[in-house]
Amino acid sequence: MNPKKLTIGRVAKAADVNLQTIRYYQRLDLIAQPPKPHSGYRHYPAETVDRIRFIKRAQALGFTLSEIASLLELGDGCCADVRRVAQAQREQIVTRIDDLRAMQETLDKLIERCYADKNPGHCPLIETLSAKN
Amino acid sequence: MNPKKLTIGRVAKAADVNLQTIRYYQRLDLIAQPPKPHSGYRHYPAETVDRIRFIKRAQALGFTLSEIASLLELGDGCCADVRRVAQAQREQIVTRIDDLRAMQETLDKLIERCYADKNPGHCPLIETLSAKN
DNA sequence: CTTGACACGGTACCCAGGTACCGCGTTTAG
DNA sequence: CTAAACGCGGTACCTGGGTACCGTGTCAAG
Repeated sequence: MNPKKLTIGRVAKAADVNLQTIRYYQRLDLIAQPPKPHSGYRHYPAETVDRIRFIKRAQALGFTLSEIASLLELGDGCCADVRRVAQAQREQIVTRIDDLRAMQETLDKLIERCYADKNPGHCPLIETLSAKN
Repeated sequence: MNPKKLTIGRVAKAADVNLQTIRYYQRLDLIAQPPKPHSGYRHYPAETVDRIRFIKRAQALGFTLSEIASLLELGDGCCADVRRVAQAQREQIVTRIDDLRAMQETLDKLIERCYADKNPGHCPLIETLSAKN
């Protein structure tokens, strides 16, 4: 085979993902599967590599694969639609940040009480978590 | 059966979790399984309810079940050990907050460019995600 | 004393996001 | 020309955190 032809393994290397991940994305219809030639070895357009990188970058922004699927369906066409999805995602992230900050503050208080209370044989942190209500 | 005896169903109601969740926690050794009496219906000490609530509160603070398992193993004894686990958890949460904030900022910039660029037929957000590098 | 609600425990299934293994066919480098 | 490396597609398995179903046995209210 022409060494320039992109086989699935080369796509995987180029996009820096596991080969199985590509098949998995194909099952989820995130990536098209090129037609099977007589040989049996499919070859992929270079855009497939770009598309996988798109998916990976969107994941890094906290999108789930099904959210990415809707982004990809929207395509390059309607900027306003894409923006709406991105804004919804932004809201989700802000909510998650707030939740995590609340957790952090609670932990900070518990840790602080752990330091303050030098009484051995019990732990204010455990006791707080174990409290009846 | 004495209506005061805690069966697994009553424990589930009292702790506000699914009955299957209790069995699941038992499989993970997060909760002890009381001995099986002749009748076949196990009865649970009231502490089981507290323990489940402990687990649920710790989950709400972002601990995984295996982290909770180590917390529970530490028990009430050594406050300093408990504090170390809590501090490690705090660090994880801070890291997650930072990651999410970076995502949020990236999204904000992309959304902003979406607004600014009124050119139809392409979307800066999609284009950025699709960029070669 | 019957009938419905509950418990038992084993197994199977759910979600998301993959990863691994298999037998078989093709391709490619030496 | 041969052996290693790769691709094919199907299936099974993984983590984490549960949830559901099943047949059998028990308990409790009317």
